[in-house]
Amino acid sequence: MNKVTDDLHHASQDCGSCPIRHRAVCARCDSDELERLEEIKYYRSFEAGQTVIWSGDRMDFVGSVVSGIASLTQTMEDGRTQMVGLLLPSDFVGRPGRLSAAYDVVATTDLVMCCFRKKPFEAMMLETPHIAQRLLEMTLDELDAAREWMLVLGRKTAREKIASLLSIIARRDASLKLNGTQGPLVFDLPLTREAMADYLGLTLETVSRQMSALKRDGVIRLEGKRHVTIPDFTRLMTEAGDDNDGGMMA
Amino acid sequence: MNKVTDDLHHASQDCGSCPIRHRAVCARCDSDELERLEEIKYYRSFEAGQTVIWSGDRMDFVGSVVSGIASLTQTMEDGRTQMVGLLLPSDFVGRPGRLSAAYDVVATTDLVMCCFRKKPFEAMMLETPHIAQRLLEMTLDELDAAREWMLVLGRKTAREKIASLLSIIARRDASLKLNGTQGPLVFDLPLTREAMADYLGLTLETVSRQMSALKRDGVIRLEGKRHVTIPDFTRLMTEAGDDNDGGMMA
DNA sequence: GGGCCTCCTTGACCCAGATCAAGCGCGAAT
DNA sequence: ATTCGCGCTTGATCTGGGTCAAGGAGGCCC
Repeated sequence: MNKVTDDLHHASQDCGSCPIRHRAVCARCDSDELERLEEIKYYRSFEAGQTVIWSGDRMDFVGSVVSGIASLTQTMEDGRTQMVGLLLPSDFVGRPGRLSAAYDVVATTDLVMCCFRKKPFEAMMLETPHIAQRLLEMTLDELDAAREWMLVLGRKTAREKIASLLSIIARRDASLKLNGTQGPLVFDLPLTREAMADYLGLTLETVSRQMSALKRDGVIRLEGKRHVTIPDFTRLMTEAGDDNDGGMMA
Repeated sequence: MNKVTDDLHHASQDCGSCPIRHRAVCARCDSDELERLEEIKYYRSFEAGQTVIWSGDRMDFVGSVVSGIASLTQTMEDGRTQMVGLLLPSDFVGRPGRLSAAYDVVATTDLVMCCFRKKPFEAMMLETPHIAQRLLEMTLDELDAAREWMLVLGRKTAREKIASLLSIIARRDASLKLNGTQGPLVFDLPLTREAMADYLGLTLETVSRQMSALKRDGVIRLEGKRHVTIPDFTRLMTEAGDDNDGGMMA
């Protein structure tokens, strides 16, 4: 069983045919809808580094991530880039109504997406209000996440930025694994230092320095470059400058 | 006729009862829906500086701005604040599903809002798919705008940030007035230097300095502190670092 | 094993923008 | 008319993070 097949197998267990989220999250799909969605869906896989969508491309599909990670980035003419969102498994991408994408979508790791051709998907959305409803809620969540990220970009120091990113990834990772948050959190960073820098509005050197500093101060432990252990999540949150509430992702 | 009455008059001309946008924008409301919306709507007015919603407040209404400007801001414990969006006339605020607001909404100028109690509005949304549809599109637009702003916050210089903000306000202002963009654009800044700084992730001193610099370099003209003339919009766009496309607001 | 990637770390220096501080302009209150 | 206060401007100085530069650590292919 190769990688892609394995992913599809995994997908059929976890995500079923629900276009919106894992079945566990979206319990409202009835079998008629699933059948109709089945007819218009297909899978696409990408290698790490491959571009899924160029900004300005005609978007003739919508879909959700089955496995792997993709990033949304905006680029200026002179090459400065800013990552504006992360797509983790179960995240949705694409929009009704507009033809062209506003930003690049790039596979950060090997990636499998579950896609739906746009026209039939839109038609279905008009007939089944709760899909539009669910999509609206997800989009509002992403909007909140994007706005929270604006606070990170606009007002936080480099150290706080790193801590914010780590806490978001850790939280998201923990929720995918359905662990509670008790005990030390352990995960692999899905991003290179450069990608982290692009997300945080920093340079990769600064990311590296601050990671070293957080390690030196015992806020995180690092094995190799990617494997992270967070002994005390509360401590990390304090470092991130959010002493109470948490953030989400897009 | 006092200010508020005048605003309501203006509203009934421009915005009708459409909860979503000005009638000109949303042509899909039929009279049945308008009548039902009429039953659940009410107006609220606020003075400049008043808080419309505290973050964490129970949100028992949704609504749109009739006149005036409000800002969405997030605040850290130590007082650092970041504006994460602007609400201009016709913009919608509030969300189905979630009870508490994620950020403060503060009236920047005197403000009139057209509100709908949440429960009946949600009920109506479930029955009339195209309202949910329209709301979804608007939310996606705001998401795109928020993400574009992330590029501004993360990667642009102070001068570029100021130019970006001015170009957004100018564009938005021009579209409200239904002017074309030919000829010099003239408008009043609806924000103090401090509010601009909060939006741009800068200090008010830097905002002031860069405004002076743009004035000195002939990119803008200033009469008093607020009245701005933009002789050459293309020039402003170049200063902002977006040489081709444009941004939107939330 | 050795060469050669790519990703990461660390150091030295510099500069854009923050911070601290002084003062201006103008409308409102007395 | 004077004073007050707020929003803004401008100057002087400081500093966090950018920039430039020099390696280090795996991983992979020959």
